[in-house]
Amino acid sequence: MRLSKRGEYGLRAMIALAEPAEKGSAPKMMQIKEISERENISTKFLEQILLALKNAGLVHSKMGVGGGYYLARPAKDITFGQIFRVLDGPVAPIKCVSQMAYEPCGCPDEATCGLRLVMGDVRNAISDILDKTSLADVTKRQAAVRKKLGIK
Amino acid sequence: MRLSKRGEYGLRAMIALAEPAEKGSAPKMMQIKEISERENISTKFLEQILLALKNAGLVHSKMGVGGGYYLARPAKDITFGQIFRVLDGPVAPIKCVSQMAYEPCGCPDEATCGLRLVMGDVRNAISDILDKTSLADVTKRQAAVRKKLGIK
DNA sequence: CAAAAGTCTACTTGTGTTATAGACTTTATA
DNA sequence: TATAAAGTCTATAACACAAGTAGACTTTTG
Repeated sequence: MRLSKRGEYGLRAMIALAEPAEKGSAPKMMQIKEISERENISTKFLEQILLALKNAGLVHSKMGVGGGYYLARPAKDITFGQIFRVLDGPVAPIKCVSQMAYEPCGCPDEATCGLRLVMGDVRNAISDILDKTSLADVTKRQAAVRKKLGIK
Repeated sequence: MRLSKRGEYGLRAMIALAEPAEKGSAPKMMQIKEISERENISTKFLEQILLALKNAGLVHSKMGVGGGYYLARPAKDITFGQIFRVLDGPVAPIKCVSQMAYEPCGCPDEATCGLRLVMGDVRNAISDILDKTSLADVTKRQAAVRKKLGIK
């Protein structure tokens, strides 16, 4: 049940873009290099990932001197599920329980397939979290943890 | 978040072994071929999978004429989590939230890492299901569904 | 026009998944 | 006790995919 590096880096980048955006409400712009250095990600690889997120409409960008990336919408309106699906595809562990990319899995009878029953539960549990957690939710949680640990 | 074919086939096979075992309490023995034909799995591939499950102590086998595989314990004492981990490894989407195979993931501060917070929730949600669902639970659910659909 | 930034496509490289092959061991039973 | 039916074990092939690298191109600012 692994998250790919692509997905990991993309989520980290989006969190980075969301983090300081909560203070001022102006969307914060960051450059690829800035993110890649901070998160220790190959610049070239991150480039592709950000491009995919851009083409999916989750971030916008500005070209040229002083350019960079910024969230396309307020952090509270972007969920982990949206980001994940762009970078790693469907959430479901097996195609026959996927909402976004259903395909029959070849069992004799789907309705009574034991594996399908359980994997359906798993899919729902995962998407329950991913689709209900926004970038804003996470920056809030981060702030709460920091406070609890004594500001920092 | 994909379940591998290896994991899929292994889980299907275990469910097959558990299914009729509920009637009589004698553990049902099935041959590789029997399972592979019923579930449409390459016999040779399934062989390896069953062997792994055997070495992990989840099934026992009998060699020679009239041999086959059977569950090592009652179906209620074998969980999806146990089977999954043998065949597909840790449940956690990212190493730094794994209970069974922890490794640092390289973020500057684990305690306040936003990705880790969310993926920790995901891990818990998955293992909550997988570790609390036994093979017996599933055969029961299957029976309930069948009844609801008009016996069959 | 030069430099700084993002865009786009292709390629490489390594690793893992999904098998397939074949020789070997154990057991029942004719 | 030979034979056939079963599981055991290890190697390797074929392929796909992930992860990363490269480089040429476009846009924007000063």
